[in-house]
Amino acid sequence: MSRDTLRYYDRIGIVSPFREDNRYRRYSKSDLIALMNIQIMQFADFSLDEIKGKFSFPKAENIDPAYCEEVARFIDAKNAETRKKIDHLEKVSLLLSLAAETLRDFNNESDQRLTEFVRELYRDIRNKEPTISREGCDEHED
Amino acid sequence: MSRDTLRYYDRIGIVSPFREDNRYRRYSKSDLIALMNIQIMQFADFSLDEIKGKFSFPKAENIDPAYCEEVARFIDAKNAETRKKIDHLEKVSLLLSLAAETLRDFNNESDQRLTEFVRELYRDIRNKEPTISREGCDEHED
DNA sequence: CTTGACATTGAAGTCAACTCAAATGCTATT
DNA sequence: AATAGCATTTGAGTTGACTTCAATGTCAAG
Repeated sequence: MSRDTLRYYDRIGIVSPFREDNRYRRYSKSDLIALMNIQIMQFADFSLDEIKGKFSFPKAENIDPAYCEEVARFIDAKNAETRKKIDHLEKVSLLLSLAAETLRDFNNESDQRLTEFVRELYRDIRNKEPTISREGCDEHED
Repeated sequence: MSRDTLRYYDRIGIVSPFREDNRYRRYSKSDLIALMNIQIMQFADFSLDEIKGKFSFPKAENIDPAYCEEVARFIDAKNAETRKKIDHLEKVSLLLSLAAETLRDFNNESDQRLTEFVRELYRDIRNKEPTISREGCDEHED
């Protein structure tokens, strides 16, 4: 973590260390723990806003069950989102494999599979068939 | 795709349609195909720069084997990157599951597992143990 | 012929999470 | 005391992929 990042975090109120008489920042142990938590949360794709909103770690001993449950739900939601991203990337990976295969050794079978898969993707991307509507589209073939 | 997006693509030279006498844009069939390809590529996490650089689709019939192999390699690289992202997200998902479990039903076992996993993550994040160095860190507990 | 809904342009704004610059202050070493 | 190397601040710049704005042009309908 760079100096500038720490200053930035201070500015946006995410980790605001103690100030000495000369206004220098002094990071306490709990500040450091907070910063480590932030790194973990960023690893888990939480935004700084989410981190700031849901996890202002004043004391780690905050074991209010209701709050714990709330945070747990939040984490569940993030996890569901993460699973979705994984599904997405699995599809991407399959698409890329198919594309590479088709490029390397072109035959109708792989081309067919690729085409079918892409068609399916379109249904994912927008809930509508990828048919090209002819309306308003003139015949300027290059 | 919004009008503005199309204008943007035109400006950055990604899809530049034919202009009528009144300077209105007119998209040909091949323009539409290019736009569909762009959507697929974006789905697959290619940036517009990558799309522009590697895939300027003037004709789909460009079957130069050397170029195909080059593109295939590019796709392979993207796929490797994608697999890495999936691995990352799998770790994230595990972390989140562990965290939610620990929050819901706190016991030493789940806490231990979470702690161990986080410790491991730190080794991933930076190649260095997450031990808090004491130097320059005063004892401002809160 | 006017109105409304489109089109054109260049330029500026948005978002997140930094990152950098410039002007100035503090501290330790020589 | 001078110097190096940190610290401080406000404010602006970066990135990518748009999005919005303002001023103006074009076109079809009533």
